[in-house]
Amino acid sequence: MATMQDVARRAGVSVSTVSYVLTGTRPISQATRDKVHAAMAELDYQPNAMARGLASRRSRILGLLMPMDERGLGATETAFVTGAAAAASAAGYHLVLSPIGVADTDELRRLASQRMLDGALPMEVQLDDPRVDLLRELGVPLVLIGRTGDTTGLSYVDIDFDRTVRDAVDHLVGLGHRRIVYVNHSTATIAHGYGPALRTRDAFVAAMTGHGLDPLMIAAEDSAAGGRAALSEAFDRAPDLTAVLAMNENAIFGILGELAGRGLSVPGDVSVVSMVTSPQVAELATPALTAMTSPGSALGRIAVETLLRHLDGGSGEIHQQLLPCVLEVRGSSGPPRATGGDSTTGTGPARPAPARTEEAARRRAATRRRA
Amino acid sequence: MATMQDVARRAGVSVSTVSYVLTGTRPISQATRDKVHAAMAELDYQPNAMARGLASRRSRILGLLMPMDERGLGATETAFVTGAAAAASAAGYHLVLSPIGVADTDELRRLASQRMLDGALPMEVQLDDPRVDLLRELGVPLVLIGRTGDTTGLSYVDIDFDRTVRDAVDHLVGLGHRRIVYVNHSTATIAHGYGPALRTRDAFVAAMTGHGLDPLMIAAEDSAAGGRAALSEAFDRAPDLTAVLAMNENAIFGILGELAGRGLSVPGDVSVVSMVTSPQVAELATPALTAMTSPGSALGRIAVETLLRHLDGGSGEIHQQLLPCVLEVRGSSGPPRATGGDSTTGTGPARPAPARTEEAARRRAATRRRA
DNA sequence: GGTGGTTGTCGAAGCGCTTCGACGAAGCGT
DNA sequence: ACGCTTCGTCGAAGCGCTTCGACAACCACC
Repeated sequence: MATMQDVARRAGVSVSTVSYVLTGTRPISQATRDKVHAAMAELDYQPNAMARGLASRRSRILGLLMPMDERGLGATETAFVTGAAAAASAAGYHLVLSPIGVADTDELRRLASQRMLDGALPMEVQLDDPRVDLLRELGVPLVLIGRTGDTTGLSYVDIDFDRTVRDAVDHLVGLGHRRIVYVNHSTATIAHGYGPALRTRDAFVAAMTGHGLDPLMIAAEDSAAGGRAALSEAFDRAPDLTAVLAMNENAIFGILGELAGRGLSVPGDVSVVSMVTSPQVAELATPALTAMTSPGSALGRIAVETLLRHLDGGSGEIHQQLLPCVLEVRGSSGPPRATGGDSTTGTGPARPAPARTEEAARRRAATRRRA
Repeated sequence: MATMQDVARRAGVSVSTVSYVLTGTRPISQATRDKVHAAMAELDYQPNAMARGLASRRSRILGLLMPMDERGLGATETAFVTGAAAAASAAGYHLVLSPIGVADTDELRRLASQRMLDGALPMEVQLDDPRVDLLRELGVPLVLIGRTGDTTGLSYVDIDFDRTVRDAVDHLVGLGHRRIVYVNHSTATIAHGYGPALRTRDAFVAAMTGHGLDPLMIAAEDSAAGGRAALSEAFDRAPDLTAVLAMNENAIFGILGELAGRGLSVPGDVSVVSMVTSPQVAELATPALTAMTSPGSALGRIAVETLLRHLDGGSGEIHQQLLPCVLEVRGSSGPPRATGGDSTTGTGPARPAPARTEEAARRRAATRRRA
């Protein structure tokens, strides 16, 4: 393993000159620079990260704080991670993913106190997030992925849920739908203060009332069964519904299964639009789901770039940015069956015979891949 | 930020003594140790990772090389990661996840050459994996998660596919099934040398012929549509099949959907067993899937412990370990309808009317959660 | 009461890099 | 021709830790 000494000797310059070539902190003549680069290439020199980190007091490591629950990671998160990693790599930084739970402040404290992290990117930020408090206390620069309740003085990037919900509702209303039900996450999740669930709920109410429509929201457990139950509840409360807007990706296939079980076609009888969904998942359904595609990769890139700006320019400006999911119309949305106003579409044409229904109960799905 | 100097001064000892207390490399009297610990606590001292790394030439960082495709991470991988992280943390190491693609050797070279990694754990190892070659070349200790084609001199942990397949087949044969079809990954994946697909294929042939049965394997694209197509092909080639063993988790819900679409009940008409599947995913189906549960967390823990042993004890013994998935019987498997030998169960009782079939085509699902 | 081995502690020399101050050599205006 | 400012480079002082050799002090043992 060649050291900077070796490079300096070989290039016939001092170590400090090599260092300046590497970091660009002082002007170096082209001739010298070439000599140094040649020497580095010949020796296959790679700077020692630890030495550099010790001397410069910067590790060049960015921590992506990623709580890993038992569910795994979806395509959105994955896109986010790869986007962030690419941006970090391009800037000569390393992006390390830390599978640290939201409440696991001990491990985070270790990481941060040992000066191992130049900055942090907490993912899946909660409205009240202990990690954020800890990082601020320790003086670690951070950019949130998501938003805490109070974001004063904090930079963040997040999905623009208001805009996303509005666009989705506009799409459905534009098609002629009047009776739209919003399937959110579970009441427990909402009560727990999960930002996206709360924000989309409010945005849905705003969007619907803006159109002079009644906002009907149903909470659903994060499972296929939850989706089925939610759809049943929806039909109980609004027999004339013609469209479902679903935030809950785990429930979406339960919803589709239940619709099929009731003998209702999509989008013939009921249109379905899925929120914050990747193309990959949307294509799994038949027909493919009209969905609001999350800007995962861009979000990751922007988050890293923002964080790097904080590291360089002192504290710098705080930067708060929202990106909307973009509507991608696929096969699951279309004009409502009864184009009129408040006509009653009913619970479905010629309800299938009991036997069929029972079978239909098996036609479900929703998973999160592999196992 | 307190340094070791501060601690030494406060405890009235030298820095080296403090260091010995910390690392345990030399005996220190109980009295001195107590003084030092007290001083550390008072100052809220945390050793500087960079300085320690530079001086000791060990970063105490383990790299989990995790290729991130667009699909995200399943529950099995997640369990693996958390198991590994817990084991690393317990040993005072950090586990960093690197979203490095299998072919992205440049980034890996950077990470490794900069002496940032004490050891590496490549995940989703391919039969011929450039990362493994590179790491060996660079002299970075490693433990594979999975297996390359030639594993001489390499430590690894992996799923015991032979045993897993055999147990699954035994379960079905024990129930009375004779005509069992194995739904594997796609032919492209198999041709690409994806270890699990190859190993399970061979294991399936062995297990079936061991029972004097005909091993019928169908390849399926990793999607719901692939699962449906595979099932159709299966019925074409073996109209009398009574059980499906599926390795392809992305296709499983397509398989279930297609079965339902044909009016076949599970497990009444056809039993379904899913391989390498987490309980969470298995429970999403109705009935819940009988599955071979992957030992994700244990695998992660063992991998880290093995790697740490390599770091401590010089090169140490190589360690190759296989863990089987354990059978968890749920609702999707049962005795075959026609218990006799080679009776023809047919393509399903009273094939549903065309209209229904068309509707049924919409009753699918399979996703990988979120988006 | 020497000899020899532990045991516990210290001082100092780095680990490989960054960065500060210094300094000769140009380049400039006047 | 004079000082004055860049420009380009060097030497040296650390960054905060580990680790080696040294060395007292103590124990034992014949």
